Amino acid sequence: MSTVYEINAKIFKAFCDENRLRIIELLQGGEKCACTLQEKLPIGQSTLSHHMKILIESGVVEVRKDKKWSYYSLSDKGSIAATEKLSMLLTKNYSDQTECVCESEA
Amino acid sequence: MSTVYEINAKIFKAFCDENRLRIIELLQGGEKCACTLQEKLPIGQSTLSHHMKILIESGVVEVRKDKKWSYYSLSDKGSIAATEKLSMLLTKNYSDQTECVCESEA
DNA sequence: ATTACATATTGAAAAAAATCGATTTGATTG
DNA sequence: CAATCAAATCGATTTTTTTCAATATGTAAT
Repeated sequence: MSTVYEINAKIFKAFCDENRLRIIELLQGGEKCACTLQEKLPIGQSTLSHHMKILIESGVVEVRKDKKWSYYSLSDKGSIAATEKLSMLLTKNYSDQTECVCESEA
Repeated sequence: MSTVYEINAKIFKAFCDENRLRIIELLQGGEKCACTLQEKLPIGQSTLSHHMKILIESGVVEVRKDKKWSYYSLSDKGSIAATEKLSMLLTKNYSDQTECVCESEA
């Protein structure tokens, strides 16, 4: 079983590794194959593959396979979803106006 | 020395832990003191303190100290900054239209 | 079918992060 | 100024994540 917190934390994990941020930045310029990403990053092949998996599972990156190669690109849908999710998370809603218990002890 | 990738990864790390997401959600309803957060979370005092430090350093949470207590709240400025940063990161800009090298080998 | 190459998976090691209990700091009260 | 209480820091442990080398898988070319 997964809580909504676990699910969302997993999505945001896409953005909390230095190398994944580099990858995303490279994808801003359009679709890139693994070998192009590889040569611009200071990591091994299996590590890149691991990061791509995390990015794809978070929904912000899509993969297209053609012949021997994998082409990665930013997903509009996933990108919007992640941004909206963060925006919602950080939006105040005042549904819970609970006062601090410690106030009364002051 | 810190790269922009390290700096941004640190900011987004605020959102990739389950308990920090819970804390942020609690703060949506307005300012909360540490003791209120404490009683709603399945973590110890020192762990909460650790998470609050990370949230504050990422800029999305502010702290106000009064008497013995610390009151935490979402920072409008920091929230907007983080959301904008993510939005920018996921926006295509096509400044780099590099073709894949492997294309030519096909 | 064998070879070659791109990517994924596996298993292990290293690094980073989360957690806790104990202690310290800092402010408040008696 | 001693006692109290909230929050921060410290030190150690556990858990998670990152990384790599080796191997497996899947596709294409000979």
